[in-house]
Amino acid sequence: MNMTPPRTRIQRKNRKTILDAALEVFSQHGFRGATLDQIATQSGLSKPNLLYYFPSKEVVHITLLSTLMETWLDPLREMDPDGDPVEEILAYVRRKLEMSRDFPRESRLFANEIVQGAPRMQTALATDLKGLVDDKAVVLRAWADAGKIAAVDPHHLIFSIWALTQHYADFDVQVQAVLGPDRDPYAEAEAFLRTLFTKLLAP
Amino acid sequence: MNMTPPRTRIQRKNRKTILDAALEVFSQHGFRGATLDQIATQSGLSKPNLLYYFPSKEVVHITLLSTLMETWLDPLREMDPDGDPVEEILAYVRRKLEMSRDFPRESRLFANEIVQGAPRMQTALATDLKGLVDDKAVVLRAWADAGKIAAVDPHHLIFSIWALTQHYADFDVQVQAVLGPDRDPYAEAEAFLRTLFTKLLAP
DNA sequence: CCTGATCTTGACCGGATGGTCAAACCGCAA
DNA sequence: TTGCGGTTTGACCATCCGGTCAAGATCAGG
Repeated sequence: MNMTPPRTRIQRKNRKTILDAALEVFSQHGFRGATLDQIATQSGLSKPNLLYYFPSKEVVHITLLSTLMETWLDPLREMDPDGDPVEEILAYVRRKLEMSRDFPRESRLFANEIVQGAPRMQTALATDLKGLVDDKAVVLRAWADAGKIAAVDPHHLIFSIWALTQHYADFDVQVQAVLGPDRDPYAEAEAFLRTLFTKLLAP
Repeated sequence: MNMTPPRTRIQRKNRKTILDAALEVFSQHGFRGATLDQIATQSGLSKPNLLYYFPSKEVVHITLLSTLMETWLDPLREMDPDGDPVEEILAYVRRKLEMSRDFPRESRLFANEIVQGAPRMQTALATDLKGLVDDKAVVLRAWADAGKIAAVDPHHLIFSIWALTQHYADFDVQVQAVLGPDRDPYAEAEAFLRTLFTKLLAP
């Protein structure tokens, strides 16, 4: 059966169901820690049925990663070279933090993969990701050279945005454990990060 | 056999060998992804011999986590309430970054565990970690109230230090992929982070 | 209603994996 | 040499897990 693109209504629905269940399970246990039975149970399908829609566990995982990679990079793509520099960067930070808040599973899926050496993403990192980041680094450097923002290394600026925003999704249990139950991590993080990047970027 | 504390010279040596091999394997593959055979091979011992020194895979893992937790928190403990505030915080950032550079396996071991919900560390996080952080948060708040550093949320300040420094160890492949082979991530990070925190903390 | 294609599943398979055990091995003191 | 802790291991076991398969259920078009 050729699965690209899906033909029938039923195929579209079931593939979507499976990918959602797989996201839940993979993001919680990592590739190796997740089992087909868990994904099958989570999706409400039988294991053989799951393997009717995807040829193997690995293909499910890879499908998830490549599908979500696009979404994941969108906030950075939206950073407009013609906009106001500080505003654009702060907006990027805000969008990225919202993604951590609204899509923590996606964040953890990538975190799991990358912490373990990204065995199934190497090429995507070195091509798509590096390409986009290098592009935006040029923009950031131009802004710095024009005195619109402070002169900071563009790549490390981007790393700092990733690190600070994804931390709240990836290390959620730790954040919760340290802050206790009566606080709102994301609301506080938004204020904190706005302050941090405002101060960092002021020329 | 009672293993606490280890009796003979041979026991101390072998337990150490095993824990080092386990750190290598667990940090690379996570708990579920690591196998006893891998750890046995890595340590140069046979699998049954390994299980002569530790009763189960999980005990090896837990032993690693609790042993390393101490080391991991040391840099924060060293932050001196009586020192110069900005200097103390910058020194903490530097120590933490050095730990990422010199002990990336330890960093990834924790990252793996926490991303997956810290199933074997919950209590340690809520007691040891929260306790220490809350202590230091009091110190930071006092510094802020005294006008020695800018008024930022102490907990999120600590989170930001963790996020920014551990990022270079935990997401090493990504950093390498984006920066390319001809740069020195840690040297650059040290300069970038000094700038960042200097600006953030200036009263 | 009939028929062929699509979808679903219980039963099963082979290999991996955590863990056990009895036997062997080793260094050393009497 | 013998005896005795402490140490090491080959062989083995039960379970888990990714994946297969053949047969049955369901659905859409005529």
